[in-house]
Amino acid sequence: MIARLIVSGFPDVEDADIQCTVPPSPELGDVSVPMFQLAKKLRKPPVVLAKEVADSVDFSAIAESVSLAGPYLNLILKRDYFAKQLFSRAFAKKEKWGSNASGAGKKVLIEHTSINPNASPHVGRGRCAMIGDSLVRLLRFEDYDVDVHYYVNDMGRQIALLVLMMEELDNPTFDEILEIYVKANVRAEADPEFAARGYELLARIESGDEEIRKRFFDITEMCLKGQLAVLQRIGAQYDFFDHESNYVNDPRLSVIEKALQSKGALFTDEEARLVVDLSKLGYPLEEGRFFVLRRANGSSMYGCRDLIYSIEKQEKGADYNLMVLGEDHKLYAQQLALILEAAGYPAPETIYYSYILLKEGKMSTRSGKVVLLTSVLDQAEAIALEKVTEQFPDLAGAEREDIARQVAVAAIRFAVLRVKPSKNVVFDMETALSFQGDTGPYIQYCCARIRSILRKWDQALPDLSSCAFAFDEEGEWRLVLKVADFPDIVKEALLLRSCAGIGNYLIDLAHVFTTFYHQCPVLTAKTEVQQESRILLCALVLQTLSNGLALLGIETPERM
RNA sequence: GCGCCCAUAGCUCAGUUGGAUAGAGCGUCUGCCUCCGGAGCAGAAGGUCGCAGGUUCGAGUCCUGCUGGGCGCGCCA
Repeated sequence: MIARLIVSGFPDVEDADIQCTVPPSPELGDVSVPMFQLAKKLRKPPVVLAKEVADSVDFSAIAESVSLAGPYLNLILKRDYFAKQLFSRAFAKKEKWGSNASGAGKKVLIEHTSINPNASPHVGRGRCAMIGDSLVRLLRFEDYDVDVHYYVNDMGRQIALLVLMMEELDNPTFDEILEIYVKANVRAEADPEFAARGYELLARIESGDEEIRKRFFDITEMCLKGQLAVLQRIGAQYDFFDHESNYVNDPRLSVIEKALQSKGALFTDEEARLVVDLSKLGYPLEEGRFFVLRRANGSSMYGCRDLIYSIEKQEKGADYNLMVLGEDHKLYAQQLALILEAAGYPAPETIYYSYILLKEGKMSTRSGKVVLLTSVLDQAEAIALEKVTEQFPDLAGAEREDIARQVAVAAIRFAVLRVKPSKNVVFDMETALSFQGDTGPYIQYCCARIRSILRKWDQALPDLSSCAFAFDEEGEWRLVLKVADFPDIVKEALLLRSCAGIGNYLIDLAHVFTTFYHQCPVLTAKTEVQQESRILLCALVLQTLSNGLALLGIETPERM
């Protein structure tokens, strides 16, 4: 809007040349337009240009006043006008307020989580699920048509070892699998014969042994079910489950092999393995130059199956093909991309996240050094339930439990999602179970307070068209300005493929609201105009917070 | 050894495309429940933005080198 006004007065200037920022101090104005970039383009000193713009552009439609601070143009907005625009736009969109609808008509395929079907997921695996799931919610919010895929790694060494262990056990439950898995790995380490039997199973399953295949299927389905039950607790949703075992001996592999051969990138090494030499495809380094497709006994490697799977995903024809991967897969994904591109298939867009570490060091499912997602959730729920029971002893037990569940999910999802995926995080149970300060429950609490006010108001919201929107006090005006940022925050999150910025914005917004809450009485406001304005503002903040939290997969209880 | 990622207050993290005085929370200290919900609020203390150079009107942000941590580097997935 401001940009458009400036553009109209200056030829050769585009909207994109102008960006608005928030002045460092509210006394300077509501919106600030730095002139640096535009000055460069027009080859004028920023300070001179600022004066020129201030003199020649008429901001009176939107701004109370315009002032100059060196190279900055600071505007004080017409509060009632600005608020009316904002409120009517936001209330028209409701659950969609904040969406820029940038994905309308576009299709996205995204794969995430894809845990090996062995043990109960630890918090590190949960990070992938939460990042992926939130991205899905963000994309759908922006009107993309999204299909969520989960790759079930139902083949490979680790499953083979589990299958072997099962021979000696009597129908173990999912909860016992972690222990069995750890034992299997210790045993394979110590007993090469045991490990060899595992590889043998893999070769047999690929040659079509139905009995072995069924044994693999039974164990992986049991594990998958157990894992999904946990993932469901944190709200992760999937549309399709693609089984790795469906991608062995696929005819599409010959397309790839032909392409690699024509580039001289495929060879059989001295130990009879089928190997890709990536240096022939433009890979620049010695380290990571080779990529093994098949073992000497002819059985396929993980990457071989994954190539076919990648092609299948690509063939579904989505506008965007995304996958969320741990940082340990970076080189692997790069290698895969080179091979796919050599065969004429575009590679998926990858989103990486770093590991969650423990104070004692890194987690490892293989060695059993893990903090399980279930254990964090259980503890968080127990603490939340205690608190809710103390506060609302009259609520039905089921309702209290539901609130506790929502609070627990908020605590863990928010703690994980608000930090940038590129950062290693050190998991600390005490911090994860804290509901104070910059946490998910704090934002939920903020929502519960607003709901409480709206319950007490107990009548229809004031009419937008007749409301005068008086926001004279700093506390309420700052809140209006903060809410107005929401669509840009969403846009930026989409661009960065990360919801972390949304989490941090919501914390900010919740803080600004709570300051307002303590400064500006709503139900007992002095004038009717003020009361109506504030009620509407409360409703708008609630809509913004709950829309934002929904993107993070966090619900907002009516009371807590 | 080589490559990628990370380093901001005692701790956990924000910090827009390079822009005005680097911000929150936890912890510490001081106040605040006759007042719309104290899972809260107001305030204080706490910083050579890992180190050293460079680019420029201007660097936490970009470039180079170094240090420390994470990840990876041919029959794991």
